[in-house]
Amino acid sequence: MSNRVTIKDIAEQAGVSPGTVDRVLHNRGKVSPLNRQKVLKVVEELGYEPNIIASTLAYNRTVKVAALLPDYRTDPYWEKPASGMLKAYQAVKHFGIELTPFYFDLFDPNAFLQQAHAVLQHAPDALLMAPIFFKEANLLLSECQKMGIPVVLINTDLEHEQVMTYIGQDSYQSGVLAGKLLHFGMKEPEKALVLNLDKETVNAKHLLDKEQGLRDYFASIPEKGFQVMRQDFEGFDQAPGMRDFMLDLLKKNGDVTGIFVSNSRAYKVLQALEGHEYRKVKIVGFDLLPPNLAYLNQEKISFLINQNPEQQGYLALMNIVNHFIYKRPSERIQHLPLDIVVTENAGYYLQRNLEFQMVG
Amino acid sequence: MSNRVTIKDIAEQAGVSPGTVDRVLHNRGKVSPLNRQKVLKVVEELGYEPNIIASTLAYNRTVKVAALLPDYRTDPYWEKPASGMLKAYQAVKHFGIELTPFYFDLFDPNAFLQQAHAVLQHAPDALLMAPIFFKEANLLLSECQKMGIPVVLINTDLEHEQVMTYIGQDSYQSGVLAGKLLHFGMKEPEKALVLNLDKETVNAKHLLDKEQGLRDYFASIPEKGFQVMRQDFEGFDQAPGMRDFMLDLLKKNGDVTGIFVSNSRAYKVLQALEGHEYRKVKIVGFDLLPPNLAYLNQEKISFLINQNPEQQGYLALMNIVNHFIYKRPSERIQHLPLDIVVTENAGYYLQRNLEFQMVG
DNA sequence: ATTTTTCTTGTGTGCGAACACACAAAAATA
DNA sequence: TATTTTTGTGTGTTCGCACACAAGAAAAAT
Repeated sequence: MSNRVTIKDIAEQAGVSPGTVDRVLHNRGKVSPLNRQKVLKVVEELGYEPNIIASTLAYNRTVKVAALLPDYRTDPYWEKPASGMLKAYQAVKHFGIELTPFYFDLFDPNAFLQQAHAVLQHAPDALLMAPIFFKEANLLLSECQKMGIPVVLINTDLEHEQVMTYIGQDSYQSGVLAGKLLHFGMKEPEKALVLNLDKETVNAKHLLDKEQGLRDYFASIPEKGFQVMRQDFEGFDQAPGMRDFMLDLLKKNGDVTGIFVSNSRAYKVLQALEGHEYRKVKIVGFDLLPPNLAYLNQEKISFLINQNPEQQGYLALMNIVNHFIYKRPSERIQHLPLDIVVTENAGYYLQRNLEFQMVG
Repeated sequence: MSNRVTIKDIAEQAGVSPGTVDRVLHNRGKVSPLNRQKVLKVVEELGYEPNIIASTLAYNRTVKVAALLPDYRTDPYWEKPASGMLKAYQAVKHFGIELTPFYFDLFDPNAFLQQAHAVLQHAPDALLMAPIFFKEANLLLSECQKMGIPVVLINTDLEHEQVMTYIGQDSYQSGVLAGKLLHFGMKEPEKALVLNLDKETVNAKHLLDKEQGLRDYFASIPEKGFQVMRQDFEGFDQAPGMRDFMLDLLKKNGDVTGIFVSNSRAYKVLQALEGHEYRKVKIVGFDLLPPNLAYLNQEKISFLINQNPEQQGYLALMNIVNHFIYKRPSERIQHLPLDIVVTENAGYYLQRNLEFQMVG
């Protein structure tokens, strides 16, 4: 292993036993000040760095990680964070990581609570979660605090002591970006619509931030005279209702020429309008779901903003590994890039190979 | 380590010794057909997966990796691949990877040759290279072939048997994307300029591909009547010459409203024009170098296309690790995403944390 | 002065896999 | 039949580190 410095080397150089070196390095047991001094000096001189491989092997312990995510059968978006997480797991399982996923219905707070109990039952060493339901997630966080379980959040951040890391997008900035992208497509003094297709969840804050970002973007170019309006609609799951809502919306607001769909459901807008006569509007949405991509390729969606959902799941688990295996602190907030996706560059974001990425 | 299956487990189950299991798993030594059978059956049943950690430790070997890259003091772009590579190295050095970088002057084929000799002298197990000079790079590749050294290329692909993997952008597609981006900014029937600020290197093919991509994009919307022209200029390093060239170019081609700078030197165009009166044109360029970003923020550059240079260096080394440590085949061509960067999302591409990414 | 306690240190074992070595039994040769 | 050679197998050591244990030396208590 070439010039790699080992504990044994240090022991020899310092004239002590490997055991003593070990005690110094780990600050455990009693070591005489003199020997501690000698060891530290040699460590410094030789530039010793512990061999993580050997260390991991010798620790011979298991880190139990629980993941609490929405079931992607209730919403296609959630397939991506789950898949990223599983890829990360493949990469690190040899490090003694054990991952147990718990899935819940995206629209059912009780399902969340039920799975939260299962998580606690499982007594994990760390938790990876998407805190869809504000109140319920906070309950779980408090339990984690009692049990000393660090938590990594994805998708939505919560203010709680027990949260080690948040990984996700910067909602406000994504709204700003959406403003810029709509601006490209709109003619000058017209109106932009922020369309929230969501049920009441913790996302409410998200959506407000996005809206604010978009409004601030247009406010930064007041000379162009853009206007912004907002609409919320929860019934996006029923095709007829959605269709009527959209047709009515477009008819009543003839000056709206750009729509910003504030989550991954832009395709719902276009599915609703499929087969109907309607005025052409620019649409900016989120996430590379297959139906979104199909409409992007048909130029019915102008831009999609990719918030790297797969990377979110991936990095979430990697941060846990980083904490437990490498014992390195994690950044509290990790915003992922907001990729601007058009037909011409969509392919690369789909086949991006996470297989190669891991902890340092 | 919970339910992890070890060689010992298999040996017991199959009623043989660990040594025999080892021989079966590695196809080495002699094993009776009967025992081989028994072992394979148990391996299958228990779903044995070797512990990479223990394996790596036991191998106790060193993989010498040489890297042959342009010296970033001769061109700022090359700082990024080098930095990505070094980050990957930090992540994998514990796996017994030894990295020795060799840098050469981007504009001097002899410097390349000289360092190529140094590389061969060093007798590495693998080579990571940016084949800037076509002929010289091919010579080196042939030497590598003789010595059985697999090569990973970044930035530019070459057709050669010894090339294990190419990691970089899809030049043609980046041209197509540039076309689309210029189109956003230009008024309809005007002229786009492809500007090549490069000296003669292996990049020639690159530049042609990019140009072709852009031309094909505009050809795909013939009804809009765009025209495309090209200019090459090697003297971009001398400020006065560059200035005269640009002023002259803009004066003589009044119908040019969009410029596509085909490499990372878009900032050279704007530096040359700094302090001079000139007609406003839309500019699309490559790469998030500090001066490019400054002009992007001033809205003097409309879009930058990020070709993930840091990721290139990172993945290149990771592919080598994948080959030697994990013994998994690598994809021959790995195109990285073409990120569309505007002021509103530039930040995220700069602080992107590779620290967390590694081999699986 | 002797016992007990505390401090300090070295030795030894295990983690899981890779590989060298020794030594049977079987086959080939004499 | 005796002896070499080949085949097949188990045992033992190593990688670098973590941690348990024992044991000698010094300090404190009796």
